[in-house]
Amino acid sequence: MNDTSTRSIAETAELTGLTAHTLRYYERIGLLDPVDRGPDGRRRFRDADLAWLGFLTRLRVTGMPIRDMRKFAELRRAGDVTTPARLELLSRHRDTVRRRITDLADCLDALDSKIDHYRTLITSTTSRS
Amino acid sequence: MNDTSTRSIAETAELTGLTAHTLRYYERIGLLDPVDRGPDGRRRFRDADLAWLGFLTRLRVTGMPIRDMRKFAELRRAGDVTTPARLELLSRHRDTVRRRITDLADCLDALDSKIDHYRTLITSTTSRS
DNA sequence: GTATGAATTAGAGCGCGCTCGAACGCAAGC
DNA sequence: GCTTGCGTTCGAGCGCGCTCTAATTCATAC
Repeated sequence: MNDTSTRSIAETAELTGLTAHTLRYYERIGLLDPVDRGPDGRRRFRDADLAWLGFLTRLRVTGMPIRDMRKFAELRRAGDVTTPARLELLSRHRDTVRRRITDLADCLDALDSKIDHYRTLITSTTSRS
Repeated sequence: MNDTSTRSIAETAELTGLTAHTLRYYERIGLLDPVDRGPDGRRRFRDADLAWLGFLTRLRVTGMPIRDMRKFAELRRAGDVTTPARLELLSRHRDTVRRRITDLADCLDALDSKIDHYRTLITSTTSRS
């Protein structure tokens, strides 16, 4: 198995940062279409699989629940006619992510204030001793 | 029980956005110091409890694991001498949050590209039909 | 005095997203 | 031919952060 255009599960795990276990899990729950198999019955991941995994990873990093990713994968399988639905799903998710970012930024400001406060405490204590 | 300076668990839940269950849970696991009780044995939350809960909520929103919050609570109980340690913990967390925000922003850019791509597809399809 | 409603406790259960274990298959290298 | 290593499947288990149930207590309203 030295086909340069496909990769074993170990190579794919390495490239995607996922574990082999997770890759099988993703296929099992329908996030991945059934992956091609070599003559020995082992999985061979194609470039398209890698690209799709990269996209899934971005969705996951941005906190999309797996059930929504499955919905997206399902739409994709259903073909071009679902493009508007996919756009809709993605747009909603983007809005969620934006809100998440501003929430984080707001909390970060509060954290910074708290940190400044602690620094002040330490500095005044230190100078007094 | 109409003490204006303390609140029942229901009022506290309302004010913090947490449930009464969660408030008891937080106390149980040591995120909250044992809450004062009224003469009837029920919890009475003081202003300081509210402020602390607000802070905890910010830590939670920014994804701090409960075990770290417990660590922080423990340091706080140990008094002023732990100020440097708390500052350290908080500073580390802030760095984590910053990284998280940039990660999200990067993913958001990728999502935006994907969305633009989908929009292009739809527009060209629509104009052709 | 009885019904209602808010609180209490201890402990079980849940949804999520993996993560791991067991038992097995198969091919290559010694 | 036997070990090594990488893969397979099925299904159980786990860590997290709650979330809920059951049984009980107590104060107030009627």
